[in-house]
Amino acid sequence: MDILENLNKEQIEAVKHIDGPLLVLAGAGSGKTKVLTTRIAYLISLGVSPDNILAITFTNKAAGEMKERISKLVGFSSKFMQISTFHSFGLKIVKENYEYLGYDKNFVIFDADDTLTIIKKILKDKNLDPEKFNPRAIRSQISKLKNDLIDSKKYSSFSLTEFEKVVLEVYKKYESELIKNNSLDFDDLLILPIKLFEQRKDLLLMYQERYKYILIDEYQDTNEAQYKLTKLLASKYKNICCVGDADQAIYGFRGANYKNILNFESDYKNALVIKLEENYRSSKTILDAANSVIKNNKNRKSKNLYSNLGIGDKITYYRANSGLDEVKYVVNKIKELKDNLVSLSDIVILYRTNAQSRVFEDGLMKAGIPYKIVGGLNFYSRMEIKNLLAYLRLICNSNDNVSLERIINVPRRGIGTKTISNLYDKSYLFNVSLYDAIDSGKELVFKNMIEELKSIKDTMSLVEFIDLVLDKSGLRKELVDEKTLEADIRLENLEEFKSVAKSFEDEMGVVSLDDFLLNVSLITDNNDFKEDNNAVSLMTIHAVKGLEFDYVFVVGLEEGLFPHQNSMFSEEELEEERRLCYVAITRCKKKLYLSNARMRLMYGSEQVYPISRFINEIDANLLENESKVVKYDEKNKKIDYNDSSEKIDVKSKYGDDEMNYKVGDLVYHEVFGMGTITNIILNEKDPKKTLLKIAFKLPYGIKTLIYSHKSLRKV
DNA sequence: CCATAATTCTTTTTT
DNA sequence: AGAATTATGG
Repeated sequence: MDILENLNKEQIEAVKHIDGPLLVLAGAGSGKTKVLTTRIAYLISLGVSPDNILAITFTNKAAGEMKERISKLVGFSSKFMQISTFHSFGLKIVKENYEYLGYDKNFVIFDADDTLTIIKKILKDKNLDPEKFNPRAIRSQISKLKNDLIDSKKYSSFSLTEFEKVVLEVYKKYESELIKNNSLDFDDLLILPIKLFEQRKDLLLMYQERYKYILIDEYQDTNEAQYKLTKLLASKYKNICCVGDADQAIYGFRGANYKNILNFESDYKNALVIKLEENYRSSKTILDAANSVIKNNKNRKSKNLYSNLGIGDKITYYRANSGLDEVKYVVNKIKELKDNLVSLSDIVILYRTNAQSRVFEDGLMKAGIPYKIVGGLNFYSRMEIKNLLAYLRLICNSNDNVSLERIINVPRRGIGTKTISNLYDKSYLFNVSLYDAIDSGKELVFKNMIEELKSIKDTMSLVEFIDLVLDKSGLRKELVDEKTLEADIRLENLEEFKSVAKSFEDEMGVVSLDDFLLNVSLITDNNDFKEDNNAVSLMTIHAVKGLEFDYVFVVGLEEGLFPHQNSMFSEEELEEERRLCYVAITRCKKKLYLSNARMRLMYGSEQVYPISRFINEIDANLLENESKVVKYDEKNKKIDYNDSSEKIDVKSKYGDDEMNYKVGDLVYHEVFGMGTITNIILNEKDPKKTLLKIAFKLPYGIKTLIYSHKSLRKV
């Protein structure tokens, strides 16, 4: 059969094992997407109906790519197959059963911003100090609980600390607020289907019959809720194929449990396990580097990933003097590649945190090199887009208090805090939404405008309607009148949003506003709609998972940044950072560039970080060091960096016997506990007043302390 | 109520 | 450093 052409023995075995559970342990670059797509094509060639297939991927991008590849293989559109992320799939189930789940037809999805707004409001209502109880921390705790399938009722039976008691109190209110607003959060998209299936065996059976063949990608990154959902669906036919690699588990912070992959065989009796160990992506040098890093993880099953693609180029390493110097280096290298006719779309810059993208954007822009940022601060979180979306959501769902409060005075209509607080009082008194509480004043004018839009929304196309909303609301006029460059950009973004709506309409046929809104909430990346083929990609390492590039730059390899300082306290988290590094390296097909900076500007001040341990874990003979040897004078300061340890050693500089701290050292503080030194601020005049910046565990965070403080000691 | 000034975060990673 | 939130005075 020709769809099996170009597959190796193990891959073919994985494709052909149709009946019963199958676990594919697929090392990086071993062709797992190929296996998944071919497997689906194979199922169809055997006569399995496309709508009996459910394939779950990790990102929308991966889902799109898979659909495309399958269409090519089977020769017809893949739109009859359910290929999506867990969350999109969950949304589909919720949409089909909203009534039973207790929601109104026009429910909306609240994003992270919206949920944060709700949590802040709850804290305020309960007179809880947000300084003491960080709303973000509460949000992430609630999210974690939800993904562990612990609702507030269950949580109340736990023994709780003071903070957790507050979380519980907020959690209870949060649950009821979401329902009151006729809204779901992201986590509900996983939880509600589970709830549905547990309560309604008849419906579960129906879905089990519908999805007889289940494929799950990136199984190592499934959390408890996703695991449960999968298990419920697969429990009847057990035709489940999970693909994953424990070395690439990088979502532990979100509750993912890579042990799901280790437990597969005990979860599914008679499971077949197939290992894919030949890497078809990277040169031997790159693979050796990846292996030499990952082997430092103690909690790991060793495996034997190999490549037959030849030695390839050495890995280039550059230690810059500053963050800007690092940018300059990377930009110059990219220019060189471009001159050698390398397509920009084959180049990616990878970083640990989104905040790092900015300097690279700047540098590329100045150099006139086109680039695109994948993920990050996304399109939909821009103010003008959020405002427009809030209008659209309120039009669909008048219970949405969050959206109403956001836009009732945007543009300015002279409706202020007092009016809103009156509305809240009224809404509590009569137990109605803010919207329904409106009955007079300027706010009634607003309400009438929304009512008018409501009544005509179904008489025209999506794009026409959005245009109308922009006009009637005054959003467009406000920006046009502003006549600033910034306002022009915002207007452009609104146009861009319209074209997103247009392509959505074109792709899906006629769609309702409700449908559009639900789908928009799950799109995190505008690039899903726009392919830019001649641009360097910039993204976090988390975002690059599953992708590959010829030329890969991994930047910011410094202790404290990568591995991130928040991860340096626990062995577990540190190992996750190392897996992240493994993922970064294994994206590369041809040439890998690693870099860092001796010093960089962060939070508006200079930070000095030592070389990342991951660099030191790579076999030195795989690296080609392009760092400049630096010995220079600047403002009477002699800096000698040509030192292998490169740690600032205060003792050697000042001959102070008591002081012997280095960046990266672990210290113990009587109040804050264990911490890591992230920066040493030397006091030239009075060495006794040298300050240490130390990262302590939350809730303490980064503290600046005088080194000689009596409660501080080295460990 | 709103414009401006002052202050206080922000940075881990995401569907 | 820059954004975002809050305080102040008109």
